[in-house]
Amino acid sequence: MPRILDLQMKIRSLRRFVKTEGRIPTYREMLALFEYRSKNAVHGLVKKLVHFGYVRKSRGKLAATSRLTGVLKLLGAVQAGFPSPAEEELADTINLDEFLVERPDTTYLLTVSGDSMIEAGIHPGDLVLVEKGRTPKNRDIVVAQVDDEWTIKYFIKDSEGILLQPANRKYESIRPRRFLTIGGVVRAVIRKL
Amino acid sequence: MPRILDLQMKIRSLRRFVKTEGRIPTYREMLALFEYRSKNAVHGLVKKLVHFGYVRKSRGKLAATSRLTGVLKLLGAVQAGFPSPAEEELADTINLDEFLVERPDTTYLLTVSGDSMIEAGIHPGDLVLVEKGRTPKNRDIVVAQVDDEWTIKYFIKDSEGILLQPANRKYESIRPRRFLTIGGVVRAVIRKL
DNA sequence: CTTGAACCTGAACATTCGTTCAGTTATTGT
DNA sequence: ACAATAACTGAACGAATGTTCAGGTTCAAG
Repeated sequence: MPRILDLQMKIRSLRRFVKTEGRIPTYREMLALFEYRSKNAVHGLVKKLVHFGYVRKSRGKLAATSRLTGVLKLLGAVQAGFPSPAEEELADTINLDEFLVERPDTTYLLTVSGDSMIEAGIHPGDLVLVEKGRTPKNRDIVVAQVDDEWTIKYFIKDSEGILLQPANRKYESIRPRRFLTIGGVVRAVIRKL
Repeated sequence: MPRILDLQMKIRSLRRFVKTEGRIPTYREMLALFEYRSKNAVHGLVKKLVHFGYVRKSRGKLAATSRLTGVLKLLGAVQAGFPSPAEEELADTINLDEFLVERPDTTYLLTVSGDSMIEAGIHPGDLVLVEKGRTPKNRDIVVAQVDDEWTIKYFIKDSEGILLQPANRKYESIRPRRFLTIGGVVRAVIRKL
């Protein structure tokens, strides 16, 4: 019987449990899950899992790490292609939320309608991750209110003031007269295919 | 003292605990967290949290739901703009991983190098979410190996067979002679700004 | 075959868990 | 002001928790 593969299998069923139940199983539940007959066997396994960083202990209690909950294996560049199954299991797994969202309380997900930013690679139907309440820097992409309508534009500061510039030759830049409401700064673009 | 706001505050500190500790606090820990003096007070609060869907019970144990762990508030379209703080708290929170990844075991994250798909809005430096081991459908974007090099192309099936087509006029389509290795199908594109 | 290490069984243990109860305090509507 | 409802305190409870111990199995190396 293989040993390392065996551990991987156990990690998989652990992952499945955590995903469906929303929590780490108790030692008793792991008995059934890993087909042990003694809680001490579980104790040994947990020791290993802690050592490899799949779970950790927080005040005596078991806790999931991002290595366990993170579902995405982060690989290198496209050119490198895909790794062999052996390398595969060594890949770091990450959590997209943690990776993309800095301030959960003020970050929102909006659907893009319109093609005003299409030359910046933001298409209609794309999702944009918008962080509210931050003062935009020059050339940030922002969600702004112009004439009672919300749009996505480049935020540009020049000698005359502030300019909202689309990334589409069909549209013209807007120079807000008096009021300019900035909804937030676009931190990421997500397209589901 | 406000009531609903009070609950929101508690949910916030709960979120913070879950994020840093990787698990739901015990009732005793919630005593300190919510500044109660009786476990029964916690018991009542948990009842509420379950009712509102922030936590759930799995076999008697407390478990986190995506409403608690999901950090992103999903709003409508850009046109709708931003909601008032009152509406804000009602927004559904989602988990990007769950939203984007169907099959965690076979999904990878790659960095795009090269501009062969730039007209499809896939820029160098973007991340692509690639699902391995699926047979691509016509006009899917795939990661394929051509002449020992991995690239991203449209996968097109026509009368002559299979064609790998870039989304960039500067490059030409490739018709694989004998072998064609498909690394996977691109399911999502992510750009961090 | 023997030895040693890694892994496991099964039972015992103190500790901690979430729940429940009776009674008090705070908050709300009439 | 008063009653009704909700929310909380504090203590008690059995059940379940993770840990530990002594002893068994398995398996590969010498």
